Amino acid sequence: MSSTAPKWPKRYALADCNTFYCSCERLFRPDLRGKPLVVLSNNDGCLISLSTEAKALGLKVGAPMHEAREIIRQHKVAVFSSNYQLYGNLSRRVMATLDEYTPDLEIYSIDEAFLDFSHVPPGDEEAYATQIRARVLRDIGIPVSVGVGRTKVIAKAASRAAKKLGAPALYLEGERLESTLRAMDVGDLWGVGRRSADKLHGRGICTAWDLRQHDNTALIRQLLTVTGERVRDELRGVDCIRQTDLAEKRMITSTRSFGKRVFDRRDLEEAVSTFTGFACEKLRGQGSVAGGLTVYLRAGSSMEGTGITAQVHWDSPTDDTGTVTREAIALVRALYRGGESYSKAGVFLWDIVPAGQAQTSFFAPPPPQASPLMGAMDAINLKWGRGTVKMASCGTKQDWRMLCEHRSGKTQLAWDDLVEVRAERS
DNA sequence: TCTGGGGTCCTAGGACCC
DNA sequence: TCTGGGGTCCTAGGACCC
Repeated sequence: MSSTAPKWPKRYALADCNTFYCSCERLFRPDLRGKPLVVLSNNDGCLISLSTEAKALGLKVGAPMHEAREIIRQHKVAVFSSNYQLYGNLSRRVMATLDEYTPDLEIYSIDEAFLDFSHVPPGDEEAYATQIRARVLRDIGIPVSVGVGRTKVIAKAASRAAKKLGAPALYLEGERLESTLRAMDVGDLWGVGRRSADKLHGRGICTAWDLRQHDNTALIRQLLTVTGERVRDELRGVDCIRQTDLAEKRMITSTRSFGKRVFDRRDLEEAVSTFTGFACEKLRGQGSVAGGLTVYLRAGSSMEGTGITAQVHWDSPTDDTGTVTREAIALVRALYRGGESYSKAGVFLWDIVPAGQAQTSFFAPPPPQASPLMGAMDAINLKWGRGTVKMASCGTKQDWRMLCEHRSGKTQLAWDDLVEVRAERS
């Protein structure tokens, strides 16, 4: 954008993919258009994405699979295990398209992004947003809803309202903003969760509009901390949620539930080694090193059990999988109690800094980092798939691995696996 | 019997210091 | 017999998000 661009008011658009994971699966199964389908969490534990038709049957996001099973069977709902490689691939394509429509794209999650709309002439917001939706739908096949407003909180509310209305796009300001907020429960606002909504309801602040009009700042702070105050101010058109810098994670985690109970220490070591490999790969991917490691084990069942952790901090941060894995295994051995059963494990990397500016200890010898070996490992795994090359301590049997009974077929694992077909009408 | 995984931000309270 | 006030840093836990 040139600096001579007209000074129009700041506006944001939120582009939000509709039931994203379901839409991704449906791309490869056009026969499921208009039919109910659900995507399951890792380990096939609960429902994380539901098509509109599935919601209409009374199924709920987050519901455990064993409670949903009967409805699913009765109505022949199509069921998929989650396939993050596919979703990530399609997400990148959607984001690349959105990027063409704004000088500043802020990717917020796998299926949502904020677009700076300041370059759109006032009055053209909905037309422009509608155009974006049509383009993404045509080129990629994923439906998105676009909400526009003076702040991010309003843009979020607008996209939610657009979905509800079945509209491709919605710009909220003036009277339309007021009537929409009056009809919206305060708990449906971005940043107001269930706990906070309960507190607000107790004080008679029931709708989004009630919160917007509430002048007792001290009370808002007391109930919701500064987070709630910011939501209220955003509703008033004050732009106060700064761009979250998602470029570098300050903490990297990798945790999984097991497919079945684990008793054996060696199995735990394998699992934790595997998660350590994933986490270090992410760490190197963002060009960082970590100074601390926490190992987490869940003893007992996934719901009633208790989590136990142990951590270690080292003087010179590292990104070397071998080094971190040795530490992780030592922590597993410290935590392990024979006779106990475990349902889940994980690793957290923290004290993360960019590799270049890591403060190394004067006394400690520099740890191996960014070695050619790690580079080669990452390159191979990127090309041939995660886990092609890994530490021996990760094991080969991996009995503890999670369930994925409904994974879509191998040919649909990655977009790039697809055969390109051109058809011409004669 | 069965309930995901990966993040961020904020606050209260303890430890410690002068 | 008597026992301040203020600051910083760290950590655990709560709440929220997708």
